[in-house]
Amino acid sequence: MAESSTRTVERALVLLGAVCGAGSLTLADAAREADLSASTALRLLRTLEGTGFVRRDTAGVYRPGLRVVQLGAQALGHESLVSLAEPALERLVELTGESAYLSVPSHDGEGVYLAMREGTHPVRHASWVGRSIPLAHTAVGAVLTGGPPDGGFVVVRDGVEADVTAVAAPVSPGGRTVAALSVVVPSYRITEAGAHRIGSLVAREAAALLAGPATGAVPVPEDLTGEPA
Amino acid sequence: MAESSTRTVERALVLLGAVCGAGSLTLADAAREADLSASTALRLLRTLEGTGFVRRDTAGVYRPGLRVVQLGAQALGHESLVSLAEPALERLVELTGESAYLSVPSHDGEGVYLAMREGTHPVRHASWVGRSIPLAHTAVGAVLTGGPPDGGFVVVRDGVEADVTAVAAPVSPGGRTVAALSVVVPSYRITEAGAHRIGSLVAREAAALLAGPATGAVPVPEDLTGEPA
DNA sequence: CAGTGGATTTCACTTATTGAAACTCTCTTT
DNA sequence: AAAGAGAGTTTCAATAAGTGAAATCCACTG
Repeated sequence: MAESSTRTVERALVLLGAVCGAGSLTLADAAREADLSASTALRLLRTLEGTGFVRRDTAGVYRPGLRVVQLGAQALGHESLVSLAEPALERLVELTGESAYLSVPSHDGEGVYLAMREGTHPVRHASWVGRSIPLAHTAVGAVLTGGPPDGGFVVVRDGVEADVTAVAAPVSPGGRTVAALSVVVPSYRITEAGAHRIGSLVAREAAALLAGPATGAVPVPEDLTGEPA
Repeated sequence: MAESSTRTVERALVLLGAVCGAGSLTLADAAREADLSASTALRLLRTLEGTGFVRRDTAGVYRPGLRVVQLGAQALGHESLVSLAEPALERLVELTGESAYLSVPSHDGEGVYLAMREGTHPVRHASWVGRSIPLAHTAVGAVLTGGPPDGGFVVVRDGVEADVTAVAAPVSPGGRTVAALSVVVPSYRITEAGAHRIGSLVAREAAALLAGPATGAVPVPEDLTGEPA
């Protein structure tokens, strides 16, 4: 019984994810998405509805419920890493004018933007907190999955997203990488030298992130991987 | 079978709510909170863990997972905030006769009106959804950028727009301000006392926005700012 | 070192979940 | 206008799946 899992719950969570991912889904679409029979999907969605995790609008379409928003906001509030990273993101934007992100590995071989700060250029990269990003062929993925990069940062030009160059550095307190700090720039605007300049900035901020601005008295969140070491 | 509900799923969701509400819980605490046997709680938490809804830190303590943050952010972004706010805006207009707005922070020091409801007075403030508003020297800006205001709301008379008084309150589930609810009144029509009256109304609606009916099974976490006055 | 409390596993019991099928509605097509 | 297609909903018998008490292990603590 190594893999204890509750099928019912898993299915319900898949449905919840489908509804939240799509923004709105009909019963039939949700059932298809989760690969369930209509009756099962209906029952599970009703349970989710009864607990406020989804709601039905006037047309009967399923939408994310306020409970999701509520829990998400609470979870964000408890994320100490986010608040620690905010000043760093702000500095990066100030120094580069480009959008800056904090991301962490998610559970399914992807990453998630946990915090962001938009750049100041009229043409800038734009994304959102909560967005999933692949780890393959991305700068963020390289620093999250690989070892410490040479020079302290990774540059990926036109990786998964066309026309943008991403510069990422690992946040690795005690040698374990728990997050990535990155700056994303429209490729036409950046030279190799410029990428290097930004790289050093990102690497410096990433290194300082959990070293603590004060005298190391700052509580270190060592819990982001979920993988006991 | 009018009330079709899935006990397993309900229990799992209660556990999820408990973990998110507390920020971190041990297995035993979670089981107690959800009134479950340890073995059942363990099984359900494992399922939640496997899907990224909770995670265990190095000490083995359960914490909200990234999936929660992700879905919450998606839900927020997907204009569900707007539909959640619509009834509140309507009530505000009904009670005050003045125009009411929902706004969120946009980028570089601005905000955007996400939803609005025009007042009923012949002379009223008029704006439009999608309009950008500065965050400096505005009531909306004060609640979006500053901490929780004393009394739960902010009044700004003749700020950026001449001749109008704005009353705003933060929507802050879990202590994180994600939006502002505001009422804008022609200044000639409002007294200090009137502004206070409207202020309490706005603050109450803002606080209730994401506190919502929820499950009823989960106690309201103590870190929700802006308690209903 | 005995004792307490948490985490984990096992297992027999049976409860609660399942999905095909039937039925109703509402559009769309012919 | 009748026939058809597809969504939402309900029913119900089969049984797969969840349950929790008890046993085990482990880390502390008095």
